[in-house]
Order: sequence, then structure tokens, then C-alpha cells
Amino acid sequence: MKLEYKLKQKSKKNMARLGEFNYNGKTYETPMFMPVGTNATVKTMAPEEIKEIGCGIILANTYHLWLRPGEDIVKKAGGLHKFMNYDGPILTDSGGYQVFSLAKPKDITDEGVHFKNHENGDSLFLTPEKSIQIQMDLGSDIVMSFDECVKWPSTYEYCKESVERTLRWAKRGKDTFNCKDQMLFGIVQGGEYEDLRRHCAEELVKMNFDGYSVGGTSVGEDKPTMYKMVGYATKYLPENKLRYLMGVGDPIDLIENVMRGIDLFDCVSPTRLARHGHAYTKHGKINLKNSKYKEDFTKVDDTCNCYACKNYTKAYIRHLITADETFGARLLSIHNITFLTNLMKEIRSHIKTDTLEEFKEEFIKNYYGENYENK
RNA sequence: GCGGAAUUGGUGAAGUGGUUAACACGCCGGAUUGUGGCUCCGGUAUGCAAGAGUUCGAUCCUCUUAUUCCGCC
Repeated sequence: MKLEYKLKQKSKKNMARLGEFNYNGKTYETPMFMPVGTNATVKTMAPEEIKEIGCGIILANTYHLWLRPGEDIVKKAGGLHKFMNYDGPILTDSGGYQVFSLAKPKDITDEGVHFKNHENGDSLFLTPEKSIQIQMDLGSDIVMSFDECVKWPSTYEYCKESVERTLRWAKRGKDTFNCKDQMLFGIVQGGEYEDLRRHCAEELVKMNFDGYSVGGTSVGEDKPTMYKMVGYATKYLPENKLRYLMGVGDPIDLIENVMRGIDLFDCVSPTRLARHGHAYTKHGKINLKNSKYKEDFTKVDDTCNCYACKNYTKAYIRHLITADETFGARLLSIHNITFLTNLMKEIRSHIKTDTLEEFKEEFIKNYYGENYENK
């Protein structure tokens, strides 16, 4: 049951778009935020909780599931959905990000990428064909091409070479891919260089993927640079297909990049920040480990109605985090994912009325205070 | 009452007659972006029980006092 994207509405003032797709009898709206569940679990959370919050797609990771438990096990279990008991849509990352985070430049060859297993040091070799094959075995709904996520900053020469490689890998992946129930996305790379982004986007579009991702962002660049890179890519992508900005989840970046034509986002930050004691609120990100919350018996965010905010106080959650109790991480994960999910909901409603620009100003004022500048 | 040993930050402790008293935990901040889930990076004793002395100089040597622990009466 391949999901099909329908573009419903476009802003007249910017590139924001409203869309939807059906999956398993349910309709999901975009733009959407997708929580990350690397090891076939959104860390500390049960699938029921994720659905309760109103999330749609969640992510899982090819690299990690390949190493453990192995895609064969997941296949025997009946696929990822059955294995992890999640009947919503699932997207798998290709392992391309691990090229960035785990491999050294000398490990990257045209054939594929040499890794050291981060658990036991074993030598590993991942190719575009292998990545796609694993993802077909996992049975996710959206499959990512195997790409090279380049470091930032990188020279024009390196990015150019890397884009050509990413395009060759995309083609090889597409030739391997043969599942009618899954979507396959191409990934636009090209660093901060407009002609490279354009070239990459146009070549991918010629290959006719089911959707397109923007990669190579959220790797340490400043916000204006990121926005620029996104704009260079979406400009050359077809309107009737999903666009996914990989690894982006800072609240303001969600708004900014929706305005640049993005439909899907993912980021580890709501769950990682939660594990480290941080919470998103309307008035900015707070660190619950700060001693000023020791006797703060109010909820994390007074405008929030998530399970954590309905039932628990800052002082209690602070205590859990300080005592290294998992329940604290779980409560904050629920809260942070709820925060981003609700933010996307607000964004969608402002696309409907084409008032996203005003919403952005309002949000910034509340979240960062009066003197915000892009850093 | 007699004899012995000890006393270093919030805690456990290292250390030396000579510029900024190790390390760990805790505490106080910060970071985190297609997740390498006990992570990373900062800060944290103007003082080494108190006082006096020896010395150019003492946390380190001497004496007195206090406190704690151990043994004996």
C-alpha cells in the first residue's frame, strides 16, 4: 500500500504548501514533523504514545538495524511495522548520515563506504545496492537513497565530486529498488553552492523519484546558510511530490523551511534533549536541571496539554532527571514531541489562512524574546 | 587518667619546605540537529582544625589547644 501525496493548497506569499496522504485508512496532513526511532523505537516511548500525540511518520535507521538485529530478523518478524508494533507510516534512513558521522574521507569510495562497526570494531562495507536491499527487507514505507552527507564547510570541488557520486549512487539504488508498496526518495546534496544544488535536484528529477529530500544541512552551518541551501534545492523540485528536509528540528527552522517549500522534517533533538533534561516551551527552551526549578510546582509549559504537562510538575520531572530515572526522559520526550507536533499543526492552520509570516513573528517574539537574530 | 594515631572543599580523598593544592563524585552552568541512550565542554578550597613558633618562605617541621578514633587503667 504505497502512500500517495496530494498537494492541497499553496501559499501565495511564500513556498509553503499544504498536502495530505492516506495510509492504512488514515489521512495524514503535511507539513509534518517525524520523530526519530533509530533502533525501531522512539527512545523511551511506546508506539501508542506516539500515536496518541498525533504523530504520523516515524523514522528508523538502516545502518543500525542492519547491524542489530539484522534485516533478516526484521523480515522474518513480518517487517518493521509488525516487529515494532507500529501501524503508522515508517521512513528509513539509508545509512547516508553515518557516512558523515562514522566514516573518514578515505573510507568513501565510488563503490561504497567502509565503516567500523561502532559496537565492536568489525569492518563493514555498505553500498547503494545493499542499503536499498536492506530497506526493502525492513519493509519501511519510505526508502531513502544512499547518499554522501558532506561535512560543512566543504570546498566547491569536493561538493561537486560528492554530488556526482551521490547521483551515481541514487541511480544504482533506483535500479535495485523494485518494491511496489514502498516509495523511494532521492537526496539533493551540493553544499551551499546553488549550481550544485540545482544540478543535483534536476538530475534526480530526471530519474523520477517518488519524493525528494534535502540533505547536507544541520551539520553545523549557521541558519542563513541552511535556509539558503534549502531554497536552492526546493526551487528545482516538482510541486506534486513530497520534499523532506533531513535532520532539521529547531522550532524556528521548521517554520522557516516550511516557507521554503518543505513538507517533512525529522530530528533527534526532541528525544535527545529530553534525555538530557531540556524542554521546549512557548517561551523558549528550558533546562530542567537548573536549580531554579527545584521548587517549581507548575507544569513545563502552561499552554501544553500533553500527558506530562497534564499530570506532572517541573520540580518532579527535574527530580527524575537528576536521579537519572527513565521516566523523566519519557515524560520530556512526550512533551517535546507533542510540542513540535502541535507546532506543525499551527503551521498548517496558518498556511490555510496564508498567515504564516505573521505567525512566525509572533512565535519568535515568544520563543526568543524581542532581540532575536539568525545565528 | 595514661599512651598512640588522625584532622585538606559539599563528599571520598592525593600531595609537596618554594609560582596557579591532583583526581573522582556532587553541585552550578552550557552544548546537543537523517541518535555511537549513563554523552561532551566549562565553573566550582585566596585555602589544608585553631593559635603561636622555627624559616627568606610552611598545608607539609616544632609547641599549645580543640575534636575524632584506637589501646590500657
